Amino acid sequence: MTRRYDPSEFEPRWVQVWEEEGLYRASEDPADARPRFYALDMYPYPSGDLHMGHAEAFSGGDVVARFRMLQGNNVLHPVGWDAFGLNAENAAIKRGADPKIWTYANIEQQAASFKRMGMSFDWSRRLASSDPEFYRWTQWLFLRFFERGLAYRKNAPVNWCPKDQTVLANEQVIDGRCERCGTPVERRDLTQWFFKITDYAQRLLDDMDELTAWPERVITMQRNWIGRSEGAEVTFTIQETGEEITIFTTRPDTLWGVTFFVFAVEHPAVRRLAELAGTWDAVRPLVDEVRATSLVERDAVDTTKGVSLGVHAVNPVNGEAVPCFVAPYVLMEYGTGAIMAVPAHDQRDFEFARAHDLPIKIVIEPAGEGVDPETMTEALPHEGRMVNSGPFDGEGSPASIAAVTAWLETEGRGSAATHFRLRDWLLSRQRYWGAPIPIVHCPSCGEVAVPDDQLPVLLPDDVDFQPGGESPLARHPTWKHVACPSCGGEAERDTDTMDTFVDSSWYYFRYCSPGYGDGPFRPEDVERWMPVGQYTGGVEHAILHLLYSRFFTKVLHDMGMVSFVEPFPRLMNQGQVIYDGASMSKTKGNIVEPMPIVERWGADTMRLVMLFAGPFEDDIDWKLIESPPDRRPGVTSWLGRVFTAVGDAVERGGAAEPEALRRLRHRTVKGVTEDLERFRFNTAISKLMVLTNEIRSALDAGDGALAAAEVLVQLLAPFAPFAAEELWRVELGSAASVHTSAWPSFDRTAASEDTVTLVVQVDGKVRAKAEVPATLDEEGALEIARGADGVRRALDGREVVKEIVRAPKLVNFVTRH
RNA sequence: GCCCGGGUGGCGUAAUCGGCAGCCGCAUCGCUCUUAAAAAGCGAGGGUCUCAGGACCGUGUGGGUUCGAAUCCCACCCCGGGCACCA
Repeated sequence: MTRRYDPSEFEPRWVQVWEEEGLYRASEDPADARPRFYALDMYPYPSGDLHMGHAEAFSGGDVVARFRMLQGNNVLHPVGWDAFGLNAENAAIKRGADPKIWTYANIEQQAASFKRMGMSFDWSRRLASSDPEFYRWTQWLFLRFFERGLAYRKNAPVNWCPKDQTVLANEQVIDGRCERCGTPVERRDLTQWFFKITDYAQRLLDDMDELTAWPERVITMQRNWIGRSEGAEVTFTIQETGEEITIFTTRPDTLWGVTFFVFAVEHPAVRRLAELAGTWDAVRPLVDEVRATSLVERDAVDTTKGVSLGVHAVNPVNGEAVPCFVAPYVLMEYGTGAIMAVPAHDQRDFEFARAHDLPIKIVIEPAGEGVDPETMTEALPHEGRMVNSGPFDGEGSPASIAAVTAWLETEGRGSAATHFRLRDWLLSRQRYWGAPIPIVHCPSCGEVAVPDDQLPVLLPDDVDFQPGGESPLARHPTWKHVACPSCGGEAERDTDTMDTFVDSSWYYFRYCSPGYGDGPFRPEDVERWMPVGQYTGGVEHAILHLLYSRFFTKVLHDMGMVSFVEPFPRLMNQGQVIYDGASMSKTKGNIVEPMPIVERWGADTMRLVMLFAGPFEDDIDWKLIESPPDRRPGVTSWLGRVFTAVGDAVERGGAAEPEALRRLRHRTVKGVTEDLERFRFNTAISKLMVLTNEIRSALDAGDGALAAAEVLVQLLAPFAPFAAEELWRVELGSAASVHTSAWPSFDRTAASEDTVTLVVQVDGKVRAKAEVPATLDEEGALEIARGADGVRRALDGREVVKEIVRAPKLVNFVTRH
């Protein structure tokens, strides 16, 4: 008798059996000759239970892991939690909960949900970044960066809420106001820790060659983020003082078009020059205003804003003295904090010049007639023939950039230079729930590293979370007071904690050596498993997490701890799960949760709904694919038909398999294998449905379909692991798991089509079709085409002037009419 | 503004070395079974017209290349994402 499909009966059972059998434990047995494969999912953030985004991402990652396992790999598929972070601390502030208890409770819930979903994790390697035995090594790594000069302190602005007396993360600033109390946020300068990622800017670009299977857009996003610009640094001289000010430009060929000069408000020379020129009273309000503007509001600055400094800068290429200004449109963070302004060829400079009635000088003539600077309404493109440019008159631009740069160098007026948009990574957070920065500030010794044997610097448990004043660690009565590790005198701990991105920059190394006590990981373990075979996660981490992880890996490489320079050569991004065009959120009240679906219809259904909805990398709009709560989802009905079909095929036993089914079986193995290699889960599932339908037809016709049923169950295993296991072990009677069976192979000849459809067109329109042998030659195709009914009719009274023959698939008669 | 994606039935999608547009599903409609419903099963379906053979139209819009275009080229419209005073 065939069985009704009832996942609630067998899914929980297999969760338990798999755990008892240790089915998904990666093997460290040296005798295990299978190739190793590291299937990694971005570790989740434990706020609440799993959401739809997790269901989507981890379903895809699990398919990859299971597919590799079935293909005979020794698979490492670990899981852990990105457990530090602001959510836990906010929960503590809001409901007086302990962040640790809140976090670990969520982790337990997510872990249980993952198990119920049938994720093939190796639970023995589970970790949480808030575990002291994990953050001990986060701190250890920080100290290695510190020793190498890659971690340093400097002044940097933060978002500050004057009412709550606290630092806010950028996400906590909504429309320039504190999300909690609505007070306008201010900018404050604090001394903070940075990682010197800018030292690695060029390598982060160069090593992109090794990212062999990254989505192109992620590479582009990182490239834009790093923002390499080539150009020249040119030194101007302040006429009134003789001091030299260097600027950076990507267009040194426009140097002859400079008509004024602009400083960023933060430029160190501004105050001195303004006081000297007697303009400080006019300059100061602008400087104060910009410095008080919150970081978030600094977008969209008015290009016309700025004040005169009252001094002049001498252009080194022609000796002209041009007026200097201070303006917010020039950034201290990029280039040198001062610019040469070429209003004729730069839109911002143009707008500023118009607003301040400054001259505009064209130095690159566009093709066609001349342009009058008086009547220009926007900056001209900097492409064309150079004019008014001294020795370079008549040269082409931008072709002359290299020549101009070389000339500047020989004249001693400048040099080639490269600048990056990338800035150093600000890693300190004035927050409680993170890894404490293991530094002690000593009045006599300065910044002193906590010795390795005193790690971890543990977070204290008894902390007041209410906002106000300094960060919770700074307010703790005793925690920060320690003896200086160097001189033994009274000293204070650094009270900042690390950005959670520090934890996530190295957690994947730790999976290779769970429990290792002599370092963050055992180098031999990492060499065995890494680089990661396939990394899966959301595109929201396209820049920060992935860039930081690449940076960490390069530093570890330079420390001699790993041999490779890229941790994740292959990356797969899933799309987002949204609802009715908008992201799901509590405030919108449109959250759909995966676990109720798992409870009602089974984990296999939840996985299949996600994977069949569309291409993995595309967003899923749940509104468009959801079925009413009490209606069986389509994929569930399909699993029901699979159960019936497999049961019937077993009952039918060894009856002969029809040739058409045999061929389809091989074609399906080929197709699904190829689809899985390219993460095309939706088309793979579609092919499995086709095979199911064909098996059912064969059985209806009284034929046998046992071989096809077996193949179907195996191919189903990565997508619907429970149903496949139940059918494999119970219906098909195997003692061992389907998940350790060998992925079926296919016969190339059998997988090819034996007949094809010959399409006959007249003037490009289909007039007849015929089933023909795949081996049909041109003559044969023509003969069949000429004889076809619809063709004869369409050709009636027309003269065929050309015959296009693509045997065996197509014949096109072209007529004169 | 610049840089990427994308636009195909009522819906999710499939088909891109140019060669049958709409595979596989969802929803819908009809039928079978049933006292009934559910479940299950079978069947229909891009649009318009139709002497019921078929004809014409159809992959965002308009052009182009080609025997032949969802696919290639040009221009434009719309949607999504990234970057954005980066000198």
